[in-house]
Amino acid sequence: MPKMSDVAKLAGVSTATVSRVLRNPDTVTPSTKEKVLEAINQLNYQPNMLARHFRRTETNTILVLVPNISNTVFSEIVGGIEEEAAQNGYRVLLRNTNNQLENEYASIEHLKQRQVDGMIMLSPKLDEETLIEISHQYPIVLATAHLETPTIPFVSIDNVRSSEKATEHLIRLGHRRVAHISGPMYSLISRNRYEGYQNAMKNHGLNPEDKFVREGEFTYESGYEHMLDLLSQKEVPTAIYAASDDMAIGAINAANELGVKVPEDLAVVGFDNIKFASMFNPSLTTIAQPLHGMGQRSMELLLKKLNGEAISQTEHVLPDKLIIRDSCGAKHKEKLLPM
Amino acid sequence: MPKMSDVAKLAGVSTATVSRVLRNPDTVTPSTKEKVLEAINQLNYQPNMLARHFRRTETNTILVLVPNISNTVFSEIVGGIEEEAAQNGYRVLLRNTNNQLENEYASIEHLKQRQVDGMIMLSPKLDEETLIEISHQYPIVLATAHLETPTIPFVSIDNVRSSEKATEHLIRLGHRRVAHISGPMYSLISRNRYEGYQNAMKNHGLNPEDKFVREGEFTYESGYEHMLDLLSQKEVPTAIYAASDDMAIGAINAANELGVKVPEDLAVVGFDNIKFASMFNPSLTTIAQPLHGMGQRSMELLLKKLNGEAISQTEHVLPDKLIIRDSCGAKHKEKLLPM
DNA sequence: TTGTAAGCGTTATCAC
DNA sequence: GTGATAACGCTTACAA
Repeated sequence: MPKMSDVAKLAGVSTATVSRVLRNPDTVTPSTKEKVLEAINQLNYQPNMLARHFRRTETNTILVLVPNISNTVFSEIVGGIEEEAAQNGYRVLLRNTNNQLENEYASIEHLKQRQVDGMIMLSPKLDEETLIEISHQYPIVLATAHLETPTIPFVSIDNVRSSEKATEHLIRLGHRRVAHISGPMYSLISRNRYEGYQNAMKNHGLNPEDKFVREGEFTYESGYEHMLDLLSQKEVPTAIYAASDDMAIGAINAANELGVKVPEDLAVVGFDNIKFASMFNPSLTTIAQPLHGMGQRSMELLLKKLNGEAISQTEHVLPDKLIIRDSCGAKHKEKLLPM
Repeated sequence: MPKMSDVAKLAGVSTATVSRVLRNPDTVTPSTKEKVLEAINQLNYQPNMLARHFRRTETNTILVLVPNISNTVFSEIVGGIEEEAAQNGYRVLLRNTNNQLENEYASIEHLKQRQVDGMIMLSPKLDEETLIEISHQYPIVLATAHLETPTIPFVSIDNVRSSEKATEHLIRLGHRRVAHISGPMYSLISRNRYEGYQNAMKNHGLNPEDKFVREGEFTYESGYEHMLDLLSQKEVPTAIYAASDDMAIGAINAANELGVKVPEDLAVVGFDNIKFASMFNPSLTTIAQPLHGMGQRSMELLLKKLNGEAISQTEHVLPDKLIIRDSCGAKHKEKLLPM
């Protein structure tokens, strides 16, 4: 493999000049630049990135921590990150944490060892204090995460408000016994969504009763189990808002199994707008997050940090959207109740 | 940040010894090892990986080329790769090709510039000749790919045989007008699956007519469109084998829309066993590939290449499985026709 | 067993 | 505008 000194020799210049041609082409006279480029071409020279990274102590690589790469929600965000990164000459290193806290801890080593220039964490499990501490030392950005005290840049939607919308939609369809299957309560997102559910209920003079609330884990199985449970009570909900589409689909299948028809007997609203939400039968009414855009925005923020630019705004709340399909029964109604 | 020389100074040894403690602990006496480890601890020393990589001209990083990270088929394979890689001290760099040939080409640069030690390509689009040429220079492994002349290690299932099984299953349920929605024909996998369909038909004395075959693109939309088309003919199929679950689901929804009931009026078999296959209504009969295992095996093979071990076997065909659920109507039948 | 010292290929700091 | 040269931090012959 030819090295820079080979190019220099062939072009009759010094390595310094070759380096300049590569990195600051304007600081060198056109004629010598010509010669150098010619030599580079002739030798088919490729700069040794390892040497460059070493010398410059930067890698042009960022790390993305993903709770579960097979979850379409995360993989779409990664897609957005990847695109923005590629456009800016950065590569994306991926790490599956499998929802394990220890894997998040372990990933910090990559930053410490300067193996990556920065990190984007999707739905981090680490406590806020630790995150802030990391953030003091390394460039990090959070996505689908929300902080009580936003000192670290993060990208998210307004989970409280979106949950209010989802719940309100069900209430305006005339439902009063609206149940909620939440995500795990250790996650702030889940707590926010739960809060939104409660707000909407109270705002409409309804009492969010404990017997209509279940703590799930965002998974199909947890939605399925909790729905079976909810429907086995004496008083049964007529509508349910699940904090993820996976859970919503689980809930619908559980209802079906008990002969409860969706949306006729049970109205369902989910969250995430996964690819299958529109393919499922009945198609899912759900909250759509701008996943690709969230990935992009996260990378934009990280780029700013990497370039030493000041980030005036750390809280980046993108607009979500309630997508009305069949599972809520809205299409059978003539009109909604007033707000 | 403390460097190796700091550790050496504190421990009262040379950097060479520190290096040895880190990489060949057995070649140094326990007592000095003790001292060095003590110093490392005290300084909270982390080796500078950039320097190490540079010096050793290796990165402990591999590149995975993914046609589409949001596709659960690929993300599950990536999961398997990731796991095996992590266990062996390798990191996984991810690159989305978006099914673009030029992105596959561009990724070779990473290898040339020694930014990664090796590469796993999922469903590569590059022609066999080019792949072989790359393989002569760099360690690569293919997954969900099949070569005519297997000179590069690859991991796959037997797509011809699995398609035969899928088609045969429908035939044994009594269907004679069995249609096929294939993947894009530029892909060998699609051609193999088509071949399997044809084999099964012919083996049972049926004629695989052109009017019952459509070339899709593995996507939901293409399955949907082609099904509408198939059902608009005078003679209509009673069963369909789609080369992907996404297409199968599209086909089912198209049928539903036309009032054709699945499985009563139309039996459907898909391919991939995506997560959603079991959640869909009707649940999908489909071919399951051992995705996680395929990822793992690919990484195992790449590790062998990276370690300079000989790979005696390049063709790694893992077992697939026909998973019988509701969409094919088998559960309504008393028994299948004989083979 | 341990230390010395010469690189690895690039970039940055000086002079010129 | 260009060149000489000293790093960057680690690894590894080779010597002791």
